[in-house]
Amino acid sequence: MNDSRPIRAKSGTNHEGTSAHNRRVMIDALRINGALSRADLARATRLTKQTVSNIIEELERDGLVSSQEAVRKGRGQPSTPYRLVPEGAFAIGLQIDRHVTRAVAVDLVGRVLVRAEAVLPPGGPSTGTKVILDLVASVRLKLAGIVRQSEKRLVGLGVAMPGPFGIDGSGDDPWMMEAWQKFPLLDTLTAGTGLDVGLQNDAAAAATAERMVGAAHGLDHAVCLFVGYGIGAGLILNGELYRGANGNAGEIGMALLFADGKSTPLEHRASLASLYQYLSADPADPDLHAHINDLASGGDPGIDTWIETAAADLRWSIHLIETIFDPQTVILCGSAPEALVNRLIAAIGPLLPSIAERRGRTLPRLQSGMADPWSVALGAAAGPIGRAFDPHFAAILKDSR
Amino acid sequence: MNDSRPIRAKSGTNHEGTSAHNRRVMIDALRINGALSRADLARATRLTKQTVSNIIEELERDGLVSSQEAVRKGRGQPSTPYRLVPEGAFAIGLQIDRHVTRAVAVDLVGRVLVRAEAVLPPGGPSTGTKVILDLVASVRLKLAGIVRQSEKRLVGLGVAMPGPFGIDGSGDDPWMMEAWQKFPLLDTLTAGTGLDVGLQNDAAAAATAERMVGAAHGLDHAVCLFVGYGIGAGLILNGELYRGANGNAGEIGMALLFADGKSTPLEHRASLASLYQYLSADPADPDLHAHINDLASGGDPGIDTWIETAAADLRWSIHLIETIFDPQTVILCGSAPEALVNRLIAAIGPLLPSIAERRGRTLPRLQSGMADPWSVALGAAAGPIGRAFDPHFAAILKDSR
DNA sequence: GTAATAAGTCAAGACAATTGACTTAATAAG
DNA sequence: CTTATTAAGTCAATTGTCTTGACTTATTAC
Repeated sequence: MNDSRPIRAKSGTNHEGTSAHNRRVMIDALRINGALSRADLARATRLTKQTVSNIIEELERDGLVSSQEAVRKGRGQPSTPYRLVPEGAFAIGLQIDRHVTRAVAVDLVGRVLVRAEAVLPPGGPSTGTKVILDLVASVRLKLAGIVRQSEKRLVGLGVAMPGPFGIDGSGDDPWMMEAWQKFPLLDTLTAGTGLDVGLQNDAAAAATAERMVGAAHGLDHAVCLFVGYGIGAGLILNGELYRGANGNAGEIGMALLFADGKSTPLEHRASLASLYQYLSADPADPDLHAHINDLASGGDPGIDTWIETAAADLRWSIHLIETIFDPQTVILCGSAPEALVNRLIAAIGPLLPSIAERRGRTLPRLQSGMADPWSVALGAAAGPIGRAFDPHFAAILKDSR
Repeated sequence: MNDSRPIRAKSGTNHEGTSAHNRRVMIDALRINGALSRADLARATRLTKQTVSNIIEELERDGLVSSQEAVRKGRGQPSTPYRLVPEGAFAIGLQIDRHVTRAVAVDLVGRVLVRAEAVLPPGGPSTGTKVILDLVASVRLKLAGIVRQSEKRLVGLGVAMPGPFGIDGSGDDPWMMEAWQKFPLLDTLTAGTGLDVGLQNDAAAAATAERMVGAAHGLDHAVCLFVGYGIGAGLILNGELYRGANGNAGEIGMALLFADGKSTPLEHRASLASLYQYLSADPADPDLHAHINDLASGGDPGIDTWIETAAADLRWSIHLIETIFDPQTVILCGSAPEALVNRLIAAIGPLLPSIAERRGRTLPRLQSGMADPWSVALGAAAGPIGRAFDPHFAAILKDSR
């Protein structure tokens, strides 16, 4: 036992873990169901009325919930519904992309209160760090101008950027983010902002956003297929974002497809990068987004071939996701122009047969999610909010924080 | 609020949830690390010495742990290590396959104490139910002959059979298990045995077995690629088996591959079923397993082509699994003859490039797991043991049971 | 031989959920 | 209009579980 081999074990828990969990469960219930009375909460969470009363009182004191007007419904004393107070907490979300960086301030219910973006100069972290820190600072300042005491209610800074993380570069992408991926970003941002900083890849951030305010709201098993400059999948499994052993789960852009005797990564076939190449467009062109939106909505025949090819690959990807994950639904989202996403969804149907074809489905197999340049930053911000307020296993354990 | 819409919420927890979790954490720590002293456990779980002492005392009273001889190690009072008592709990595992059914009795540490198998007559549940119930009864009887009071320590019956569950049959497999998949098996077995019954597909059971006593022992992120009559993946994510929304996660046999302009399910290319067809063999032949083992170990050229094709598909499947799940390792296991699994592993290498190629890996990307006809039944039994003793989120909540 | 170190126990205390009786406020029934 | 019934919510005491800090025991290092 003196053999220095570290002992591995899960952490235990105690009263505080219990209490923290029950607080989170209340907040989660209000987020999913809207306003609920204490009696409703007691029934739904299987806690006693008294326990719920105590917790709600505490949450109200902390400014996280507030009572609404009493509701009469049949016999008995009218109930007093409680709702989440949007101003109860805020988080900053930061998206680092190839040419731009975006930052948002988001409140407890997922509303975006402040948005700001900046051009990211070439040169990676050496020049970009200052831009990013300035952008975050400006968003915090604007937020403070809108809401009193916002800084006290700031639970963290969430960062989203393309993955994968921790891999030696494949080096075949001229717009690769390798310099950023290797940079000690978390430490730098923690030091530069004083906030609790978390990192996700952009597909994961999109999924986090969909879970907080989008098509995955209240779902425990959903996969978001994210079409951006690259392509990735954000995995909501058992009600939580799944990260894998190294934070790279869902990086399906690097999945190899075999066709015509050669192998191609999926993201060379179905991603904005592939479209840019197909169109011989300059990814750094600021008007490109609008231009592609026009092309896609105008029914330009030049883009149709690409849409057909990409849709075929996406159709197969969805089939594979359904087969592997058995989710409640698949959500197609992206930082691609909305018209393009809509064209893709139209071109994907009908879906391939899979185990997802079951009687008694209530959700469609494929749904469209957000296709908004700001959704990744929103999802980045949703990360710290979820960490702070959503019920999850790790939050109960003693070593959580 | 009167609108009958059910309120959805996670369940709260209380003292008993805390206590139950901490007990499970102790057992888990002893399972992963071997014998540990109370002080070791306190450090590893971040609980106090006193708490650990109380829990260990209770576990010892319950016959789940026992003390070993004191160990001197440097200054200070010698420590008393505690270990799991194998006879502390038992579970019955039942595998229902196409032609046979197997049942085992397994103890707390995953040792198989009793095994029994029976031929499953054609006709599905109408004739098979009695065979199964008799088999389970005989295993329980034999176990009771070996261990006193075994019935009191029986935590449940785990069942494993090919999936997917709840799907209207594709009907293209002459050996399909559709009649079993539609049969109210859980209710029948619960009524017929009086035990707590759980169900997994066979790949999930294989993964559960690997996690308890095999290559995934102590790992939190591992995927078992299971080659049997069909092919499936058992997913260990965040330390737990992932089931998906409908219990069908990992059923990759139905994944469609596109090649030469047509689509084929993976299990028509890399599974024993495909090999049987390739060899024009009768799946019901009881000597087939040994025969194929001979073919594979003898280097029969007739089987080489199939191995090459299957290995290529498995190589790609592993690549895809690594890309999607970012696991610590992938484990190839199966109910296929061991020589065949070894040939396949040899033919799979070298692996395709993926994000799993990272510096500082300690585990191999691909490992071989159990290739034993009994491993699925063992995994089936490991299900109830895990449910009863492993730490997991659901076990903390008030509605767990 | 004595100090230092580590394992483990004892008894009191703190924390958070539970229990059961009670209060309040509404509707339904006579 | 009065009374019974129902449901929301509170009060005060209790319970279960972990924590705290002092203490005991057993061993090695100096």
